[in-house]
Amino acid sequence: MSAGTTSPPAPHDAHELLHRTAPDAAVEAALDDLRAHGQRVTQARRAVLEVLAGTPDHVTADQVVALLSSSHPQVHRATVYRTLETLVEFGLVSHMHGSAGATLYHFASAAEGHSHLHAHCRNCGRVVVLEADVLAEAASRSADETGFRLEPSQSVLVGLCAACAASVSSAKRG
Amino acid sequence: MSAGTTSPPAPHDAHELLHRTAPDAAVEAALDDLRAHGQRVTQARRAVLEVLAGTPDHVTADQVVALLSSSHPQVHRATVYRTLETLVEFGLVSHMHGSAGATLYHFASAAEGHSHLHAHCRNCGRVVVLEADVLAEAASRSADETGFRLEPSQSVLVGLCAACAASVSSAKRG
DNA sequence: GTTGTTGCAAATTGTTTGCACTGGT
DNA sequence: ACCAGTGCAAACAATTTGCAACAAC
Repeated sequence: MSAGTTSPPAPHDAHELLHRTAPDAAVEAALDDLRAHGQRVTQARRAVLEVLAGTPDHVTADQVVALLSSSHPQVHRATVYRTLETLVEFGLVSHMHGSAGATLYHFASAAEGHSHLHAHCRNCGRVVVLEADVLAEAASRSADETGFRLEPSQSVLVGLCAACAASVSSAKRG
Repeated sequence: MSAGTTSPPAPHDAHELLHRTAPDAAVEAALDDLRAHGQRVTQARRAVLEVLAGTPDHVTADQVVALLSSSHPQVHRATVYRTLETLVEFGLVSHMHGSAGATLYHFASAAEGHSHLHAHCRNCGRVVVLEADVLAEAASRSADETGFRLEPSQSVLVGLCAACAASVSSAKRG
């Protein structure tokens, strides 16, 4: 079941219903995983995971706080940061550092063994998810030429998404 | 807060002797380029360019301020930021956003047409420069599969440098 | 009950901005 | 002389930290 390889570049089509597993189940699995590692399952952690599991997009810590403020107003900003750090540490959430501003987080279902990588549109800021193996050749070349062991899932590719590439090139023609 | 160096870039015995041109000449060329674009050649801009041209490493804005504080103490931090922004805008300096902390800048000799890309070691923070074409195949695959037009020179690959890959595999650290 | 977690506010870090002034052309 | 560019301090945004109260085990 390949999840959507890309987030929709078009802002008008926001209905993304591609979640193969129910978010709740994924959250429970993540919490289980957390507990298996000797971590406590707290209200804040569950809440943060629920938010992330319920959002197809990549969100900032601040956005998590905002989304939480309606359902769980007592969860503090600092707690969100600490929780996200913990979740990332156990691989339940992955994060990426955009070219500007805040770090972006998103739910990483532990069941999926295959990792993906992030491409960041420098024009509209949208994050496009690519298969990790687009960097396979780059990884071997890098290791070969410089000894640098590239980790695709940690890397952020920068460029223009399809929509922006089109609009920029048309704008250039003037 | 003194101008003490926060964390100096990890000293390494790398064999990076890529600078064939005298830094001075490169700086003059860059300033020429700047002037050609209707920009003024100021003391601050020359100073910043000299620092960057004289450093093989990637440095933060703050490190530039620190390096400048000895020779040009009057150049203010804000000016450094504005200057770097300008220099990046005209392609005389390139910048990268590391996985954490501050933006890293380095001199981009305008004479060299070929662009390179940055690989960031997540362990020691060292920046390794790779040839841009290690991402050539990734770029075409990305464009092909998702329409995302990848710009190698803007992208930051993350992983482990040769030294860290060796030490991490031998001694696992939390 | 013990200890990991949280909530809070305040500190830190990295970067930007408004404004008066100065230096480059 | 004119205006882009600078110096300054203060705003700003993102994130972190110390500590007391608290909830999960």
